[in-house]
Amino acid sequence: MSKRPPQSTPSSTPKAKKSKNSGKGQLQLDSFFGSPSKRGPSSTSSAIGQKTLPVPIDVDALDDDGATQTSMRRPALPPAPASPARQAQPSAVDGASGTPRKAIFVFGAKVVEPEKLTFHPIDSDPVFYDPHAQPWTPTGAPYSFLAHTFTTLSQTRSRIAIINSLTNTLRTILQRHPPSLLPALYLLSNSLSPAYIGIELGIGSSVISKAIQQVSGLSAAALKQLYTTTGDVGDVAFEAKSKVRTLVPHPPLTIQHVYDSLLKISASKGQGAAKAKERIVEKLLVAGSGEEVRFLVRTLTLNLRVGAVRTSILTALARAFVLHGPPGNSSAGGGHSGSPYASNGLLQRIQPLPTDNKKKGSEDAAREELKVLFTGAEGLIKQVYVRHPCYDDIVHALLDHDLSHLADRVPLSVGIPLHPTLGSPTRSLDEIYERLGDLSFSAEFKYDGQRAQIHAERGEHRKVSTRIFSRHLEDMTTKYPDVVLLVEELLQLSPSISSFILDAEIVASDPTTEELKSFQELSNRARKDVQLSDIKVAVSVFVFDLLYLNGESYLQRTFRERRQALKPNFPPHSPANATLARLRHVESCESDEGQMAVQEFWERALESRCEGLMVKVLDYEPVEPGEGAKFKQGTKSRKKVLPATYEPDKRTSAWLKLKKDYVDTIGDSLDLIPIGAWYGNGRKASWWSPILLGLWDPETAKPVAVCKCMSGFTDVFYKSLLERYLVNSDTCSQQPEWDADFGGFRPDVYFRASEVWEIRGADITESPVSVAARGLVSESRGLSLRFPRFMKVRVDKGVEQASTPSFLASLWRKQQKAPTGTSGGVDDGDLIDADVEESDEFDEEEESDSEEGLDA
DNA sequence: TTACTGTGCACC
DNA sequence: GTTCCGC
DNA sequence: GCGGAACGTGCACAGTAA
Ligand SMILES: Nc1ncnc2c1ncn2[C@@H]1O[C@H](COP(=O)(O)O)[C@@H](O)[C@H]1O
Repeated sequence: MSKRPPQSTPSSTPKAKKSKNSGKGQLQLDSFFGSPSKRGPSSTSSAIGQKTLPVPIDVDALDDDGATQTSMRRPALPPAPASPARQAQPSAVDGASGTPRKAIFVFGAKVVEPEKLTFHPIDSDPVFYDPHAQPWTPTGAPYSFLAHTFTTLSQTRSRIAIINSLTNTLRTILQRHPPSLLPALYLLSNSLSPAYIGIELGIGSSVISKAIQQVSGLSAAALKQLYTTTGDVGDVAFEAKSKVRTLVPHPPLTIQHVYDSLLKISASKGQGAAKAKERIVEKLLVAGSGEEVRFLVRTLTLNLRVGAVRTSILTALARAFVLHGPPGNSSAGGGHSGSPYASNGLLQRIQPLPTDNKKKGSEDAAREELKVLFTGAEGLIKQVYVRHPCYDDIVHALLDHDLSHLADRVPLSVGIPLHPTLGSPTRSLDEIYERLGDLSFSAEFKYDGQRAQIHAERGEHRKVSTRIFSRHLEDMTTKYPDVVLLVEELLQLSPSISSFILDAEIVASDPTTEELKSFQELSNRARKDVQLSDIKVAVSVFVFDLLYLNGESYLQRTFRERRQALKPNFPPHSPANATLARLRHVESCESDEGQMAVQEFWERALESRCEGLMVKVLDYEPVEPGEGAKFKQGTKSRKKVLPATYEPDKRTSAWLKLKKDYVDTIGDSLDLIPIGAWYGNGRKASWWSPILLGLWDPETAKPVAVCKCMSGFTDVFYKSLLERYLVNSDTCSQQPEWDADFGGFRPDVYFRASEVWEIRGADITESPVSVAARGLVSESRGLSLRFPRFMKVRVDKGVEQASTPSFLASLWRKQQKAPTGTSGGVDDGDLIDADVEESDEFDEEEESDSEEGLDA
């Protein structure tokens, strides 16, 4: 077999440069080719928020008004820049329309022909905006145009360049074929619909692999080889297809068609779905040419890796509209004073300028003006999006109405999830005080469950409709009928409440004692269409925020105010049936109670089966007059102050989190032996990643695999690994040359056990794959590590001093110990358990201790 | 019908 | 989920 | 500090084989 990446060329530099990469829906390498697998998909159909959005995005409607809209949209007309057509770009850009390109615009990093500058207020860019281009009718915007954008994006990491390219792309589509804007946004963001609609492709490695084989005629082995080399399935497809001669030219793909094909893939379900999906994929691959194929496959693979996912797109969308002007404006540019759009006059004051020098006085003033418009529109669009994350609604509003009405037309809505506030990691309480200075804050238990954004509203006859959304905005209402019931009871008890949005954590808990259970137990719940009667894992709902109440948004209120409204309106509640969901409030401690109290609270959190603390600023921090940004004063660090409002568009991580595994002195680490690895993907192609790690089992005198690890390594470290583990050397082999128990892990290559690394994790888990410590706590399953990451090399340790299965088992037992307090309790003294040991020495048998679980 | 297994996708 | 990197 | 990109674990589901 052909593997090849990190081999030879010691000290080689990874090829990483070329691509930017990627994302997350990873394909399983192993299955990518090799296997005879097939298997179908599982798609989900959508449940929709009561508020709207036709389930399948309403594509047809777009088609309908397409033509008309197109014709009414006229580009702004700055004086034509008399620049020669740009032939140089082979591209795609023009291909489909047949319009010779005249104006260009370039800038960005790599512009080669300075004389080509065209009028473009924001700098040059390889994706040209041509104010005189003809509409893309009747066919619609060509996919090759997007492919060209993708190619351009993937050649730089500069945010500025990325945003410029995106802006020109969107502006161009807006000008030449507005109906393509929406599908273009979905393709650019590598999604099919808002998350809460729940449209999934339902294809994975097997379908894509087979389609590529089919279309290219190459064998699975050949493709695997390409994959190993490139670390990107899209690149594989591109290479594979480039070897194929196409005899019959295909009509060009359009953006709309590609998007529709994706919807078709996701709509195909049931028997034979896999085949049907595969056929659609094949058609796309056949019809695509050149770069299109690369990006089609990356799209299908949910792995666009182009350096733009969300924020950049929103920024560009805002700019494109500012430049394009208001709807229905045939003379371009909005422009009266106070308009959010750029006027023609303003645009004209910005001359094409050579990329290398952006100077000039009056022009600077114009650019300054434009920048102000940009900033305003960007802030607006981001805010609207975060509160109502739906491109359909936003685009429709933008196409039909003035920017200044956007917030009203696309408001925070019950039934549509908003983006959640997150927490950024901190290393200690000291760091928290350091960052917050003397701001008042509340520290809360950080429960180990699942985020839930709960929406409810009374409809006709006061009938309650409830939706529950996950952290990633998926609709999981049907997973929690018990919580839905809880909500109904709450509303029965509080007749004056007509609607609300709560932020909460759902945690598995014992139905009788309410003892908190682990995340792993929560994850045993069924996910689809759960019936009340077959719920096996009872939960508590710990509410911590109130975002909307009785028709009113609370997002701009301070946390102190939101919490003050939360407590009386949503008191704790336990349904008569104890196996149903309970409503609880998170435990909290205020900074006013003093540093000592906070310290004790943190210790209590750790003893209560919580991950740690979540720390939230309570009050609005006044800004010094004349000061632009809000900075904390006091310490020299001058970090931006955290907002007390719920506005993730301004600061996604407005809270601070402190978890035990972030703290050096506590938290478990293991000393593990690298015993194998896989070929990395994307940015890490040509490096070993992830790495397979093992314990040392003194009984068998060999390593036993425990987990994979890919986090915590620096690029420099990766490079050094290549030298230490050169494939086909005496430290690294494609065969399992050195005896070890690999359990269910099948790495691409095997390492000779020779070093020991300190690996930190958050928890020990029971694993279906690992066989580490199997027999010690479970006969069938081994133990593994949650959130493993590399800390450092233990140069002082030999392989035989690595952590052992019995040590791992002891950590597991310690973790299973009952918490000292229960969730409702107020009292309970606590001692700080000093018994958390570092893994230095092995095998420390824990003192077992009897469960204690309940108390008043 | 049942049991197995691969796999997509979702949490964390 | 964690972490690293470039901007 | 942001935005993005690498990937971790493990579940229930859906298809297939029995
Ligand atoms: N009291 C709390 N406040 C906010 N988030 C919490 C709280 N308790 C648990 N969480 C969870 O912690 C998550 C953020 O932590 P992390 O995912 O580690 O960054 C949130 O998405 C919540 O699901």
